[in-house]
Amino acid sequence: MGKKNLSLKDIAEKAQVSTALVSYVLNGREKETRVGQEIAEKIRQIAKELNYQPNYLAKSLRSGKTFTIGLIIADISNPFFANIARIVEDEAKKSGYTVIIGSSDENAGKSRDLIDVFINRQVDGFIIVSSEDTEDQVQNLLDKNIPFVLLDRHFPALPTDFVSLNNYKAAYEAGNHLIEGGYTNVGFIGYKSRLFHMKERIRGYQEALHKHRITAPPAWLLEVEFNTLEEIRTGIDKMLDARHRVNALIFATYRLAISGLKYINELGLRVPDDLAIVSFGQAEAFDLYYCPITYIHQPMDDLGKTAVEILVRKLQKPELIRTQVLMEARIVARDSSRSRITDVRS
Amino acid sequence: MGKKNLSLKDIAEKAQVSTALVSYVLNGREKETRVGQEIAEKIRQIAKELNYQPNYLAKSLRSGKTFTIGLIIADISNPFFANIARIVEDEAKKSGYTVIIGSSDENAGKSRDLIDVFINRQVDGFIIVSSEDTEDQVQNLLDKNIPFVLLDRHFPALPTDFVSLNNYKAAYEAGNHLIEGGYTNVGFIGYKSRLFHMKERIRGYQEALHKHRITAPPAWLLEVEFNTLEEIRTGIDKMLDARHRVNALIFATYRLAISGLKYINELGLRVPDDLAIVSFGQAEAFDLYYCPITYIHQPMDDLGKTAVEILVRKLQKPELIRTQVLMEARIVARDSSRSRITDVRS
DNA sequence: ATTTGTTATTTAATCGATTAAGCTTACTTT
DNA sequence: AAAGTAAGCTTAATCGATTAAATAACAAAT
Repeated sequence: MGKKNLSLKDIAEKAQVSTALVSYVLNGREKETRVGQEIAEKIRQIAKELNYQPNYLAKSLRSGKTFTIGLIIADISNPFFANIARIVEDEAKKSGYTVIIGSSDENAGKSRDLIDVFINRQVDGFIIVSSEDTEDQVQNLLDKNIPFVLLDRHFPALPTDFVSLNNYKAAYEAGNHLIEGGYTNVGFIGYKSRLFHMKERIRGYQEALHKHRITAPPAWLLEVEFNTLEEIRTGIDKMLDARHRVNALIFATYRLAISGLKYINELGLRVPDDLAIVSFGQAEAFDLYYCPITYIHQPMDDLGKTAVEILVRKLQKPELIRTQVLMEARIVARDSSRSRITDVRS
Repeated sequence: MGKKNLSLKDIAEKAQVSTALVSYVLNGREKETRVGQEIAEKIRQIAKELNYQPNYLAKSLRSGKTFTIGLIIADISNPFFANIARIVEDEAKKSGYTVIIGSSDENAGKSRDLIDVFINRQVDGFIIVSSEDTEDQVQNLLDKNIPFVLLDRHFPALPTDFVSLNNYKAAYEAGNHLIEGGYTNVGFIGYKSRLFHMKERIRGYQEALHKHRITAPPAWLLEVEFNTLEEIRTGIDKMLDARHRVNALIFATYRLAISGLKYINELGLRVPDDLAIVSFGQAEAFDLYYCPITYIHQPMDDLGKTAVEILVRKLQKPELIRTQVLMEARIVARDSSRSRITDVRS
């Protein structure tokens, strides 16, 4: 890097004082440490002239604080998470923190590695979007008393700080929205996952059906292992062949929706006449679709900012009590779920 | 963080030797520094038992190397860049480097700040997707002899390492593809930018027209200031009202394409019969569109990996000569630009 | 018995910033 | 004049790892 790295010592020499004075002045502690007026001014002057930048490494080594946050997200190739990453980064910068980002790619092993690497890099704390089967890792952080906040996904059994969505309610409202719009046969496509947020989405969907006394045949609920066109195809085929054919579909993620819609296009089905659609998450593709897709808007901004706030507060006062936030998602209703009932009325 | 941070000293005490020996052994320098066999084994044993992790800060402070790469991208909310970020991160990890990411949001000021922050954080080098008006910043890095590689965008006048696309050729081929498919009136929508890659795309488009002796009225080329629906609207309106109405459009970025397609939908124009489309970049939305969009595939993987390779090589051997790579993009032809001529033939 | 040589290990400086403790002056107070 | 105290500064230890230089212990050579 730059040739001669300017240090406190250089300033001290130029000002003919010890490094201690320089340190005091540049850290604004001149009053309490009784540094002389003129000397202080001189030091500040020289520091400005030479454009002195303190060495973070030395500072951190001494203080034990790196002002770095480790952000572990489940999949950075997913725009939802990429956006969250950006928000976290921006927000952290406001408080003087740098963020290092790692993507666990929904893989517990990678997640573990990342946590190790980041601890080794002396991050002050973590923000984590957990992958499946990482409950033990989170427990471990708790045990070691390492500050962290879970983001978007959390483990209800663990006493952690977190910021998530009220997924149950969001899914419930999605179901409700469709049913009250006259679509009584609502299917759901999600992941087969042990993660709480996914289970909650499914539970919310089921509760909506239950509330309206609709009995769903098993085929209406599809839990795919992976987001492959094959799994989606056979799943949707079953829904359409079922004793009661579905006339609406809820997708648990926008990527599932995109796969699903591709197949629906292939089948030549029209949205929403043949099949109404609601999806979690927002995507550019939803706007461009011939029939704009109704989606459940997730407040990424709030999620990201709040996570940073909680973590930063915690880093400053580690003794603080746990903060657990469940945010509300809102449905953005568009053509893909337009009511059949108002059609009749009008 | 963890209570008592285990250090070399602890191991030294437990093994009843000085820290020097421990350092030698754990850095695999026991042969050259002639450490006794049994002692060496003992040290390794104890280190493993205590799960010793060296302190990066101390190491870095001493060595002046942080094994950290600063990645500055133009806009992390753009999936293209987000994906590149991920690739860079993965690739860097393979060589033992951690990546810290910053988004300049296409803003020269933010870019400058980020570079400062990262230098301050003692990154070993940079990978940069430059924003407009940052040529001076890049020149500055050159002057200070700070290792860096430009990615996806570069400044032809500066003697830097870079990995970019042959944008001229890609645009030329896009134009060619359309014209040879029977669409003689090809419009182009790009940004009004001083950045080389954008200029090259425009030049390639114009060259394709020129080669086929097509004279384009000014309205065919739209250079928007920002990607707003208003600008796109008036621009496309003009193209359609022009003396020679366009029957095909090239978009310089996928986001411009999405805005454009929205308006084309509004107008009720059908793709490709009323208007053929080719766009730079790949997007999920292109697959989902009723008529899959022809796009210019950018080899993100290669771009990202190569940038890391070049930088890492440079960090290891700073005296190395400049590496400048221009990669080829390939057209993925789909329905949105299907040939009119083959239609006739069949 | 002294020198030379080898091998094995320790000492101490270093990277850069922080900070408790110590040391001079100069000025009050009795 | 002696003692106290405040102001203004310096010294030196510290964070943890690295490494040149010094040292010790012992064998071989003179």
